[in-house]
Amino acid sequence: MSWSKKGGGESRGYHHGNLKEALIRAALDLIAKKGAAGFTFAEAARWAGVSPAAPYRHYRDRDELLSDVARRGFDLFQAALVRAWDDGRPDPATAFDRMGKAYLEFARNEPAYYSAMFEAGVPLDGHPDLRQSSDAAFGVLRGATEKLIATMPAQNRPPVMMMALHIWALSHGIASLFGRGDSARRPLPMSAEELLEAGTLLYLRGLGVPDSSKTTRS
Amino acid sequence: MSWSKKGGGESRGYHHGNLKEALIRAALDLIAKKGAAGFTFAEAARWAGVSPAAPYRHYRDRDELLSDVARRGFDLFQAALVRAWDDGRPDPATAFDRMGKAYLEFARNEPAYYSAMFEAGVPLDGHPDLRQSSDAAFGVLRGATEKLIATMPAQNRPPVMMMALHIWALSHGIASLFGRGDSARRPLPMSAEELLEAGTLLYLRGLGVPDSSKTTRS
DNA sequence: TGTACATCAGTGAACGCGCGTTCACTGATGTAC
DNA sequence: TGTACATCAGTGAACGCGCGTTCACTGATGTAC
Repeated sequence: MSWSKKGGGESRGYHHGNLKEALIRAALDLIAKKGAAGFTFAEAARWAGVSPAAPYRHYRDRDELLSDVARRGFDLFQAALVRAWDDGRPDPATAFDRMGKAYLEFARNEPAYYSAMFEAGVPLDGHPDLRQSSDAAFGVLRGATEKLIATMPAQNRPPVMMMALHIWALSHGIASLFGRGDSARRPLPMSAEELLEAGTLLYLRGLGVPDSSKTTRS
Repeated sequence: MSWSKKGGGESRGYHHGNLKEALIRAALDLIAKKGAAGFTFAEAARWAGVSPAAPYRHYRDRDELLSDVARRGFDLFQAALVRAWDDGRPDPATAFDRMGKAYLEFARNEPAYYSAMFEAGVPLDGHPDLRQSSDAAFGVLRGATEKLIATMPAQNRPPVMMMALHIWALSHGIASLFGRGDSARRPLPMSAEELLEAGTLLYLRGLGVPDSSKTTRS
């Protein structure tokens, strides 16, 4: 019966003990259920089992909570991309492809985070740490692009930034339009993953990259 | 002093005369100002200079109004794409490029419509006319893609649908991430238009299309 | 080890507000004859 | 052309509701000595 104060998650005292995390989770659940629009400070408090005044101890207002959700989302997103990229192993082309799949996987498995990050209209200005997390996530994509470009023949290498933005836009476009369980989803002749893979492959071929995936993978 | 009943827009009688259009405009203004989330039925009524009960004569609820905005957006969008495509004149490659610019132009000039169409979470299911308008707009892109593919060498022509989806996703991705006046906009090394044009060009080159734009245009 | 005290993180009651929605109503418009 | 009547498209008052926010408060925790 020794309840550790912050351990089990079943602490039932006067103090919640982990309210900040609970509010984040509540926000995610509510966003997933009703969209980023239909999520209120009061309901998050209720969902966390706490009085409506309690959240004010941790966040100034609803927007600050939402922005914190977005920031954490970018951090998780970055971690997922880093993990998928895996420092370009076994080769940049394979790793790049894997990173693209991780992008879509994140959007699909974490629609609430994705929504807070890209669709909730949280302004990057005025939230320096949010911008930093966002930039860091994009930085992973940019770094990977740089490594991939380095494997290309030295003549006609494209600008890193341009290529990274192209890949990002294509991934985001596919994720937004087709990649989620929304009712807005449209029927597709192929999966979002296949669509992104084929698109990237064609784009790379346009850059003069020989099709390497056929030789390095079965 | 002959006020035509529906003409001037200054009809001040008991009947508004054009409330439906006024509500649409109000919704667009409010969406532009505060995002699709922060737009209420009551405020639209107030903005249109009418009692809060009046909108119920035209729309069942807020969602139906929003969905109508989205539908009209898709219709305008379709018209803009048709106009830009111009039946593939003077040649499909040039017209295709022009259509891409029209895509971004629409997203930039009509952010409220674009938001209602793609970000407000209006479900396509249960709104058959909305879906129809949406499909019609995509149909323009699909048709143009088909014509463009027809100019390619008969061997290794890509599937029309796949290519149309790639172009759509790239356009939408660029428009969402960089193409608008939002505060969420990020600094870019090139304009959204240039980014889309370059991306499309590289993609087409990957498909084996020779660079035609250099020869047909200055 | 115990006690006093400061601080932290919650309570719960209260408030004003705007929204969504309903209701009986009424002024304006259209139409039959 | 005028009159009676049906219908349309609005009014405005009212309601219940949930949200955001404040306030004095209080139980729990941490710390100085």
